[in-house]
Amino acid sequence: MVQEEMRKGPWTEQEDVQLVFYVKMFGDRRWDFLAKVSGLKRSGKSCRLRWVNYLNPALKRGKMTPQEEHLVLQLHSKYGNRWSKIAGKLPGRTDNEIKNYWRTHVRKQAQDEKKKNTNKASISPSSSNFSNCSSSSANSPAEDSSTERNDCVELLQVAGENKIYEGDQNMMVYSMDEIWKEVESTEEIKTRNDLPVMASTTWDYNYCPDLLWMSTHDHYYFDNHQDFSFFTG
DNA sequence: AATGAATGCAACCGCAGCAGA
DNA sequence: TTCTGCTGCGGTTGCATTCAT
Repeated sequence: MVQEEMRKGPWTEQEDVQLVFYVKMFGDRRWDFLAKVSGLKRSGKSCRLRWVNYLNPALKRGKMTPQEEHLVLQLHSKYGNRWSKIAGKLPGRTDNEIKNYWRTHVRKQAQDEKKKNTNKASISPSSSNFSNCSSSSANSPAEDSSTERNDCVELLQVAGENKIYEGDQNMMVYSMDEIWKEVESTEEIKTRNDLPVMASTTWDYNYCPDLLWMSTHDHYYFDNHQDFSFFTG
């Protein structure tokens, strides 16, 4: 039997819209099923990943704030590489995002250490912010969700922020309802073969989420100055 | 201005855990 | 109880962009 070939690589705008549409219809579970009924030539896994890491309107965009960075460091020392756990404490951030951030951070740290060591070759290895993190990561303590939440609030307060997330006004996130309304209004999505297929979609969505809904066919353009709600946790 | 290196991020892969048959 | 399929997680890779020379 010839199995239908799965698409891989970057998602196109049309695929995104299609996925959002079907997630609205069937919910963000049953990804295999969703992948099939949507007609997307993607695996359920791939659909889930795209949704979780990118399309989910609850996601924040843009650079991590210093408060978030601080929190990541603290949480990593508590949980180790359990990124999903850490992400759970950072509303609007994904495990992938945090993982990437951490890698970058550790890399920088390593480079700094290297520089230091080349400058002062005789100095013993310093205890970096992270030196104790990995050691404590192996055995995560028993967890009580309410105390964990309090921990996070504390950490953010320590970092100089009193609210979990109301912060950065630039970090706007669309409400799912708004997006879905628009998707609904484009009823025959599956038949929209006239949409241009973008060669790459990864580009500016990161920094300009409204572009997700903007195409040369401004059918998908959302005016972000209208009704979109900010993410308030 | 050109180009090579560094960085950031999206996406894939493999595995483990869980739930339902 | 065992099997099977699905979901979620962590690690890794590859590509696009940015930076430095």
